[in-house]
Amino acid sequence: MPELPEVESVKRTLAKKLPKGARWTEVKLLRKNLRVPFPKDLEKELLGTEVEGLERRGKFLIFKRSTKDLLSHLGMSGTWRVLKAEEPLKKHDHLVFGFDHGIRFVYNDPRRFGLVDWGGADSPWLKNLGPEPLTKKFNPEYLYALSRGKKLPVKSFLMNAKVVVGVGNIYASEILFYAGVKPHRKTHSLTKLEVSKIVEETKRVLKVAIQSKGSTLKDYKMVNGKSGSFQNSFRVYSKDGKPCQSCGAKIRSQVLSQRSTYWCPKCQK
DNA sequence: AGGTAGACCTGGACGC
DNA sequence: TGCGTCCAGGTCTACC
Repeated sequence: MPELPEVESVKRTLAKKLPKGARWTEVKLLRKNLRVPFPKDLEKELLGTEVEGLERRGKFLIFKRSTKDLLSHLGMSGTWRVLKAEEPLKKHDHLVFGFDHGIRFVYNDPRRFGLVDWGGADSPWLKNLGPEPLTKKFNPEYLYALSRGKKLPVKSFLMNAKVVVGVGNIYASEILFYAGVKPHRKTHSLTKLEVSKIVEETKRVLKVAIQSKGSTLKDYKMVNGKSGSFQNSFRVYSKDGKPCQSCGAKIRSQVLSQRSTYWCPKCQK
């Protein structure tokens, strides 16, 4: 599911279910690993301790704790859902958390590209991440300076978490459409004005997507099967062959850096 | 050193 | 119906 807006929506939904001071009373592993092994001490560390809150960093969901934080990354197909009482587990349910007020969360992930591991400031998962796109650290001066000398396509640049976190394959195409920049453009060829536009549209598109509770594709759903609706606002993603809503030209698609990529040949230069 | 294929997985959609 | 192929919202690694 998950780019930044989806993870943010999951975080907000789960946070509503977790009252302040909720403690782990159940930690059940249904297998030993996802993309990486579950921490060996997961159950021992969590049981009886308090969740101080839920946060998000890039595409990581963070269970805040007074000692080490717990990270959850959803990979391509990970979902959290709130278990109803007596609801049986499903195929690809890999991890269950139960809390002392009776709520249970289950992590399901068919492809197992997700991960659950300890976090903290020095975590290898977090330490090389670039700025959050919705903060002032992500600004035209920052992005323009980073873009100099880089020959890779701007879409790949924008999807690199060292550059900026949270922008994945869908939102990269959408952002570049609104910015009027072709995804293939070599990053160093961008003008200051174009970089500025990309920064502005990154913030705007992600904000609108969060307001729509993210995008839902195929069967992948948000917490408890709820759907986001931003997919109804896609201008180019998955629209190849359809007329551009701005100019009527046929939306094109091509695999770029091994990811499907969509753009309007007239609106984007 | 920057940039690009390949790897990790399962399942659904599609063509024959 | 079945089988093969391709595709999928991510990101780490190994190689040139």
